[in-house]
Amino acid sequence: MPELPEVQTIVNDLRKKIIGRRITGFFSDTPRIFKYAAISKIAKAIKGCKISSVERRGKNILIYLNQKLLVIHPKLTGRLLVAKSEKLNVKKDFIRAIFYLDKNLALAFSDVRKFGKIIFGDREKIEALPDLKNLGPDPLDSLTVDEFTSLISSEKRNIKQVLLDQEVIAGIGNIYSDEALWQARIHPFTPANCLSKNQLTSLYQAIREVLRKSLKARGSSMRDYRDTEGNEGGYMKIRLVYARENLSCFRCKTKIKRTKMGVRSAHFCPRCQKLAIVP
DNA sequence: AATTGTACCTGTCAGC
DNA sequence: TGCTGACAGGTACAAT
Repeated sequence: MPELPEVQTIVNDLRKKIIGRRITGFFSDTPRIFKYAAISKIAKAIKGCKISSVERRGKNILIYLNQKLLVIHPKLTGRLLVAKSEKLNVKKDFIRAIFYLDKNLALAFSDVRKFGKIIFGDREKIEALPDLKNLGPDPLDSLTVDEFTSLISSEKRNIKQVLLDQEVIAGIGNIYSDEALWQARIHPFTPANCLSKNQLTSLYQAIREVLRKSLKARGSSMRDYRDTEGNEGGYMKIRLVYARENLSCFRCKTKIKRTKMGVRSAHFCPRCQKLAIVP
């Protein structure tokens, strides 16, 4: 579920709650979510580590433990909860891993569908892994409109697929690609290399506006997303087009359409997001 | 090499 | 009420 705004919300909260805490113990009964290293190894190496900082790369949460690094990717249904240890209910809350902290706190990874991914190891080794190294630039960071244009305009795939490709730009997912394309009045199936300079500029601005707006609302809770307290985000209440099939477009009142794009669905207004005719 | 399809897993909800 | 099928924030990898 989480895309950039949801992951950034988690990261912001974690910074307030767990920086400076020491890891005192570790539990997991779901080996499949750990990539590159086994549970037993992690349990041994992570004990005693102190949390020095928390960062985001794309949709990954990076928890720095001095020379070690813990990376968590929530995929569709992953949640990070910070709570008193005794408040955790492993079965009921689908908790797959617990990092016990000092002061009787715990950082728990909950994940109904077990798609989530956790990586732990030496900082430099983890940072060099393709999981992080292959990610494109962050759309809210220092990405300029010119950089954005050169990344996008060389792609012949359709623009929605390109926006979803984390190696082009990291952090946009199915909700915010639809939201930004609606705002920029671009049809999701437009080949990226057919977009005009003006369209690319609008899209760049739309992406940044939509992501900032959602961040302000603490993200989207379409279904499973929760923040570290277990609270929902508010963006679904102010969304523009995502999950509005058959409702009327906020600009022109035309019925919003939903179309399959592979396994994902794309929502758009067939009137104000006309598919440009390819010459 | 690039693109498309499928697998991973579980809960919820609409329709019959 | 119960069953079946569609669908869900995302990759990761196999097949073409």
